[in-house]
Amino acid sequence: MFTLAEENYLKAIFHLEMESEGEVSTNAIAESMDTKPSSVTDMVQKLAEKKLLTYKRYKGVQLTAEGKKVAVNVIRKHRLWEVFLVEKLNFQWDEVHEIAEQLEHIQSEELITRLDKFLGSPDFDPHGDPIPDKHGVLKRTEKKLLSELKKNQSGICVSVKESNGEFLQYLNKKKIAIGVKIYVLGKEFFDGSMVIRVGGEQFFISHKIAENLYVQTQK
Amino acid sequence: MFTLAEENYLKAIFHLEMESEGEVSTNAIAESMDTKPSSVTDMVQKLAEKKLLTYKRYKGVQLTAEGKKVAVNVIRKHRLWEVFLVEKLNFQWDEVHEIAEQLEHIQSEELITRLDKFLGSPDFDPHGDPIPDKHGVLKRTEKKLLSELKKNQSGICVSVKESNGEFLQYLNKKKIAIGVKIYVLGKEFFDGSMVIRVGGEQFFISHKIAENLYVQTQK
DNA sequence: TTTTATTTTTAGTCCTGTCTAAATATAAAG
DNA sequence: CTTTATATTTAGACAGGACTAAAAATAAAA
Repeated sequence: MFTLAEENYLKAIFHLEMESEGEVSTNAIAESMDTKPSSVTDMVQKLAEKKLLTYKRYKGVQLTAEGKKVAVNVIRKHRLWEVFLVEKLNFQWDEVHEIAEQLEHIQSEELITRLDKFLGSPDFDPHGDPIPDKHGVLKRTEKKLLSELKKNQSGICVSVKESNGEFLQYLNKKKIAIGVKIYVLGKEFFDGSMVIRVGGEQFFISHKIAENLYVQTQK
Repeated sequence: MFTLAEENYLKAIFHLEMESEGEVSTNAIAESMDTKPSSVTDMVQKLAEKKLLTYKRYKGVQLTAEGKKVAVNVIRKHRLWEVFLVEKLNFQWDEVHEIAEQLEHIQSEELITRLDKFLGSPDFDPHGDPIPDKHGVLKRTEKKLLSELKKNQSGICVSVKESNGEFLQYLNKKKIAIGVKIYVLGKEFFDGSMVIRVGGEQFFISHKIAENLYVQTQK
């Protein structure tokens, strides 16, 4: 269908479009793909020929609906494979990216349909990023502080606000890591402290902790 | 490490070396890979440069130890992925080859180590072909008629001797298919009939049936 | 609004892997 | 032991993707 290089360009451009609205510049693409601007121009012209994006000289590019479809599908595959690697093969969440970069280019609709089912149709990958469904629909998500969640809401840990050794050690001890799902079981009004569940364990955390942890939630 | 094309050539040459002893001819490679002899000559010269095979003009090629190692590793990956596709994703054994052709080129030692473990270190793929271990050691196997097995031996169904509709229907009814493991639980001397186990079921089969079914066994 | 700096594009080259057409070896047949 | 057929190799070309160096636009500064 599409070559490996084409898929990688479309994916990179898609990510850049997410980060900032409007056209994506040649230089931005080159930097994000660790390649030269002249190579980008070449490829971008080919992709424009194929109607996967619109291109105006010196103005940058924008994906067409078709181009987006291809990009999102690659991202879907990438994230599903990451779930497989972590959930089934017990990789750490930070070890899987390179392998998923390869697996995302395997061509077979049926394979992905079955893999998705095998994994229980997950909504998020191990980094907390949402997995598009087979029609390319990306669940809209929002990054908030854990402290902003209400009782009975949940989110996936995606990053920390201020990082310091002791805090990271605390997280480690409590088995809180990127990609881990956190359920808010209860919340006290007067001090903002929470009771949360992480994996099988449930425990108490202070407002100070909850205020230093970013989670991704469905909108 | 090696390119996709290089891996495919080494794999094809390895299979040809298995089929017939001695050097492998340019034309044989071209035919098996559905490419032109001139392309084969080009690639073969590059592989000789890299010491993956020995090449004498007009005489054909032979893999070196290093070349064999690479080829066997690709075959190991191919067969492990086939097991995954059939056992975990519920593909039929005859639907998996194309997908495994792609998956076999994914580069990651660790991935294969873990995949192997996840699958329970299988000895055979769904077609009944043996899976090399991580050191490249291929279990020596032998293809025999089921009727040649003794009590308490087992084999993997790999093909039928004479095919006819009724026989295939019988096999279907009894859930005997390519890749299925058959255990011989008992054997009668006077008529050669057997009691076998296939999956959870155990039942009786006549000598006529046992004589028409090829199984792969460890040597 | 010139001048300068930055971004982007073009032109030409290279490498991989393939092909066709032509040349050369080897094998088979007379 | 020539002639003919077949197998193999070389030479030259091409497509995909990338690069360098130089030219052309655009943006920023004076």
